Amino acid sequence: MATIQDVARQAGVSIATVSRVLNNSAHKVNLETRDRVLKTVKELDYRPNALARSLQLKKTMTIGIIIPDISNHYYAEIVRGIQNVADQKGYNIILQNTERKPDRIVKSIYLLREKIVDGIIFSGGIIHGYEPLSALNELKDRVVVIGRHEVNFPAVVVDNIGGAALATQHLIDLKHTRIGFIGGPQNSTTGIDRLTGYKSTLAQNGYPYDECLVRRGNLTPKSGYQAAARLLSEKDRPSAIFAANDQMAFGTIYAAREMGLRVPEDLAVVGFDNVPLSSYFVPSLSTVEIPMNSLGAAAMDLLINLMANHNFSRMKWFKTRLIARESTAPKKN
Amino acid sequence: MATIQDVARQAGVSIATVSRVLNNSAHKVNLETRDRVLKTVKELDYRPNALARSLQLKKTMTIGIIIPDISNHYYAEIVRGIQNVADQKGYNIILQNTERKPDRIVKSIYLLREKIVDGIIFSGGIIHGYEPLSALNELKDRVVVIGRHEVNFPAVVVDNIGGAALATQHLIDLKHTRIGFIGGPQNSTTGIDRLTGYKSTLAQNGYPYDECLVRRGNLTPKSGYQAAARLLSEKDRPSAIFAANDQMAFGTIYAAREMGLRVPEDLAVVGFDNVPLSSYFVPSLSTVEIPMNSLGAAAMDLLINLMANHNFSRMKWFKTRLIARESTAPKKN
DNA sequence: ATAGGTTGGGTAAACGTTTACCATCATTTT
DNA sequence: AAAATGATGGTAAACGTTTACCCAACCTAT
Repeated sequence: MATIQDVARQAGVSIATVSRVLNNSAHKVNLETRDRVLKTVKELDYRPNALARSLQLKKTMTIGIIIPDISNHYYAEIVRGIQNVADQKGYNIILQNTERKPDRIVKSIYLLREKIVDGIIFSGGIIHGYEPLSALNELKDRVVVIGRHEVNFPAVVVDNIGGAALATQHLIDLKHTRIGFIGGPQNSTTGIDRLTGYKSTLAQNGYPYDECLVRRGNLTPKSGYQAAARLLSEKDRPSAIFAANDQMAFGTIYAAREMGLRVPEDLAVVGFDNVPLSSYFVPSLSTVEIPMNSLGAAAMDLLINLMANHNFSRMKWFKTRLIARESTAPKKN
Repeated sequence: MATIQDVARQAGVSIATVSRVLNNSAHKVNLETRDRVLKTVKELDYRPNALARSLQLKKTMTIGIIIPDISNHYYAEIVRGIQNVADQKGYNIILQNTERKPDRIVKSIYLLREKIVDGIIFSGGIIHGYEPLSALNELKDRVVVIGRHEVNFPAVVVDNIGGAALATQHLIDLKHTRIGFIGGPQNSTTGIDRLTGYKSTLAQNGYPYDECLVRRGNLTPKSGYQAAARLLSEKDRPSAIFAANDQMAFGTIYAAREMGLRVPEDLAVVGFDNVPLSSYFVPSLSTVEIPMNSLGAAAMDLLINLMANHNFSRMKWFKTRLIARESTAPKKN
């Protein structure tokens, strides 16, 4: 591949001149020379070596993203949101998929640090004060987290508690008294918050919190199916289930049908995330919408701002919205 | 951040020695000195600057992935497959999401070239001989494509034609005579191949190919819903529909139900991809399984081999498998 | 004792950029 | 006419590594 040397030689100028032309330097260069350089660049199909450039400038125009699971629609959308604004601003991204494994999280952080990313967006899905996160400290001032992690970085946060409250209240309003909950992984703040919202709404309405009505899944339809199957075979089964994400809600509906229960007549179901499929499931799924794409975009905006100014608004909150569909259609009288 | 200079100074050795220790160089270094260096490295939390290292070695241990849509489960799984083996072999990845836009594809290729990736895995979802792909030529010998693109690179390919044939034949075996098809974007080889498999199977069984039975979607549930709605409101509506991916099949089932048709009694439906949800949809979806994860892994293996040896097996094929579920349950007699 | 190896370590070039600094002319200004 | 200014372009240092090459000291076998 051609280097700046090659261009300089062929155009009969010094490498400094070539560099000046290519970077629209304030240092003037004769129009004629300029054209000659540009022509040569085109001829040789020259593209600057970003490695050398970054080494010199101490800036890579690359940011790292750390997420648990790219095949989860929730994270996929976040990444899209990030990439959209990254593209616009000339940044590109290195993606790290951790599968929630602590060693992979740490490895990712170190890797990104070595690769000299300008900044990192971390959406870990892990518990507060989690040890591995300390590896991020070296990068202070260049890290944005998505979701609530009790670490001292600027953050973009979804009101998961409020969203879960919305869902739970919705079921209560429909006169359900025994409401089951299928949560996510126990070490994820998202999971914890959604459980919190569920609990506190029960309390607010004067309902007891019954451990027997709570199960945990790993966010897949299968785990939702399994949890629901257990929940529904209890002697005093719930008349409604709130699942911590849509995928598990789908599994729940499947389980209900398998047991001969009709949704929503015999069992009301609410999910969380509003994945594109939720409105086309049979029956369509009531759920809580999160503006995931905006979430990613906001994180990237925040990061860019942070890297440029080093002063920033510490947090940006995103509200959720309940979308009622067939899976919680009111009982006909 | 500490540099190799800092370590050398503090350990009282030259940078050459530090480098030797860190790279387990064949050039021997005294055990005592070695320990001293290692201790200093730990103290300073030194990590080599990958930029400088790569510049020197002309090797970045980074590969680029170009895909159309990360939020599509199909591609998400491919990425996971790639990342798994990449992790094992010490490579990391830069992800480019093109959304099938030609300008973004070209931009991505140039970007990756500048960033000096060691290799590229391209899964474009675009038509044969497509112009922008010529930008990849500069990277000859370091590119693997996923899917059939008529370009001269080693490839990992899924037998989409065979898979579509499997699905179509399945419906024919169930005595369906009017079988609808909902295809994908017209400029994707995947879409073209699945249509080809459908057509040729019809022909083999002596059925006519009826344009009226073919619609196109963009792989989302919504587009499947819309296409199916049109298809099912024709005067002589099909008794079965084969959708080019599961998402559109879901939309199809929703449309059928909305029109008062039961699945599978009034309409049989087959999808393609076997996304995790397909077995938990209501009714569960018959579909064609692709080993997506293995596909990604194979692509990465191929690329690593390619970069190391420059000789390679030009293609690796993956077979598909039909999974019959409720959405095509045979009519009860 | 001496040639020849082995061990351990340092020096400096190279990777491909950007840019501070200097040099040369031509043009203005006083 | 001397001096200052502006336009244009080159030289070389610097970014942080790796490694070829050189060198010193010590062994070992004649």
